[in-house]
Amino acid sequence: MILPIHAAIRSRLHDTLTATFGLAPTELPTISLELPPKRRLGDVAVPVAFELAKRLKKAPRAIAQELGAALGAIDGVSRVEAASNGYLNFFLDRGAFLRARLEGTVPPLAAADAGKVIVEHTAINPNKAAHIGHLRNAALGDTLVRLLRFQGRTVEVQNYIDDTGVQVADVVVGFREIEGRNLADVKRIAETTRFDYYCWDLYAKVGEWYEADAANLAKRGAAMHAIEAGGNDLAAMGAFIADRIVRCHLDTMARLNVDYDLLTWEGDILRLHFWAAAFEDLKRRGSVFLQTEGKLAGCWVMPIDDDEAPGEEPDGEEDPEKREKVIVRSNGTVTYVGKDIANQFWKFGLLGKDFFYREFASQNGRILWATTSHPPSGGSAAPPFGNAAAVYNVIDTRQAYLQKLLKQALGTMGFHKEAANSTHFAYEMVALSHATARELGYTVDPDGKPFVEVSGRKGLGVKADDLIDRLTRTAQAEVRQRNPELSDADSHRTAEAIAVAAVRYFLVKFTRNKIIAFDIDEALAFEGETGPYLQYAVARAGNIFGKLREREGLDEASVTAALAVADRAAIDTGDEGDELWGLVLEAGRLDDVVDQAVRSLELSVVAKFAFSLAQSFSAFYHRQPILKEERRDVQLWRAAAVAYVRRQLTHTLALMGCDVPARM
RNA sequence: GCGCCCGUAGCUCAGCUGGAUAGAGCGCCGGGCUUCGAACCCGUAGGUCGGAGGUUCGAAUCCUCCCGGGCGCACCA
Repeated sequence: MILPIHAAIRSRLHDTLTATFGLAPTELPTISLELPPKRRLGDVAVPVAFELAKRLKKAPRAIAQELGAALGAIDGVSRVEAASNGYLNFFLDRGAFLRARLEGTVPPLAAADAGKVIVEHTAINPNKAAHIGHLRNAALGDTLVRLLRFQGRTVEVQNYIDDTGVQVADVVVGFREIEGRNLADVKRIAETTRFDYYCWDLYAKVGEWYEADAANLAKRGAAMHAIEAGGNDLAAMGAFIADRIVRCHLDTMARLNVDYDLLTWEGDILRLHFWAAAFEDLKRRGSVFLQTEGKLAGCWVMPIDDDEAPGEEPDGEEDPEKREKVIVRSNGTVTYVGKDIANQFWKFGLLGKDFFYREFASQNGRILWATTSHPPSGGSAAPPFGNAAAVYNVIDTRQAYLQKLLKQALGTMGFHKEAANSTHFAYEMVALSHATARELGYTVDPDGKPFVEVSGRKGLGVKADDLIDRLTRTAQAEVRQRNPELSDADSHRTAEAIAVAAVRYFLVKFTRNKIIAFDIDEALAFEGETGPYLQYAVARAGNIFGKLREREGLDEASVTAALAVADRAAIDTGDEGDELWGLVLEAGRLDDVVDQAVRSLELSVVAKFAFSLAQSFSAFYHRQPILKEERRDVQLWRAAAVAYVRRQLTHTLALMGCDVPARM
């Protein structure tokens, strides 16, 4: 890990600039640390001399030279060099760096635990099977959780379940009105079919049914009212459907190593009157008011204050300064925004109310909790939920406007700290490539959009489980071919791990504001920049160590111990030494990469880091043999590099929710 | 109309808060399995970084304008 060295360099630069250059601490430029493009140039580069050139009226090169000379010795740094162009370059003590990391004697930077972080992700409407778009959300959300935990943060993972919305109501309408089913029928269907797939098709049928006759829409309204009111057949059917579909989603996500701490049910927010509590506060603070005139008369609205707010509808003639968002409709029902405001207040512990909790399921031996409206009658006590210091809501960018309102509501209530710590983790949607849409049986207009939008309403999309199944089948064929001695069970287990890595890597390798035009053939690839490529590199590293143990009785511990007296030329000198060291330094950057990813919420940097490290490693072991190497000291340093890379790469894959099979 | 996002090699994309010769995967072409497993490695070709101005010692990166594409802007969620 590199950050402790960064901290030491930064601190020394800070001291030297104030002491020797006489700069006041307040006028110090921000010191950024970079990675020089070539090892020959150095291991850490500092461009601070460029910043100071104007202020000190000296050439960057001269400043860099003076600064370098005044620094003095820094632990872990072997020498400092001012480059001719003005960069100040630091060369690390290569052998000490690798030894300390293999020995585990590098103390991690004190992770200031700034309180609990809540990450909400997945939040799929519980009325149909999960599709590829939902997977992007879950993959990003789960990876964010793992990165935050890596940094030492306490994280609570929540999955919001909208059990009282239109989408569940639509499936209820489908069962009742189109198929003429009662609750017992639906239960039987759930037992005898792939229920989430069944509902997927039914939901699409309901859409067509509404389109065929607009009068049918009245059934939706009726179903929604019934579900909200509770205590009737439709509500019971809706509750059953939501429960069963959520369990299907959990099974799908478990296949991808995604799990949760708490399921937050929207129905509980309603029944426990969370909204009423939030509403009183909002009214008291004047954050919302009852509109008495215009087209919004009779609605409780929230003024949209900032100048960046989206404008009126095209036909609107009103003053653009006076935009208002409806929070409570004129019929007295609360909108989605209202419910979400209440939920957000609760997440920060600002509501003065709490849910009751029940055990919902078990994930790898851990209890998954769910909210409930009534005190449970026994069972183990739930851990404390909510009361977070920071909240990340992982939802796609199309909801940016609403997320902004959420933040604004916190701000106008005077909760400025919470507003600042309220983060919308936005990402672009997943669409389908023309080829894949065609493969799914849809006619594509070649002159239309460059991609085809996924639509649950139309039943257009790649179902998550279908994709995983297909990847697993393809992977198992490859595994069998390469490892005929493996049992079916073993090759299947391996194939599953490969499938997970393929999907998850594919979903995080793109920057978040890039629309993914999902192409099934592209996602099915196991070569090049893919998850399986990374796993393969680690498997090879493991294999090298396996053979080393077999043939020479060397394991990681004995290699590490032997380094103490080994000649360092293999890591310190020559092109081969530079390559070996470059690999080790790259592997050491994981902590820096994680920091960058979390700061920028750009998780693709973790994926890119993993790929580039695997690439460097593959090239390395092709060029510098380990087992065949006869010079003992050279062999030791190479083996040590393999051990460290394997460890770091395994860790990086785990951060993306991927396991590494021993053979593949 | 207003807001946000995208435009870099044939295709799909990286390029970190401006910095050292613009990179990768796929595809194309050509090499490498009597081997630490070829899901790999090595090499060739391929780019007016959408366009025009501006700021700067320095711009793919920052600012302005323009062009092309996407998304959002409901008493839906």
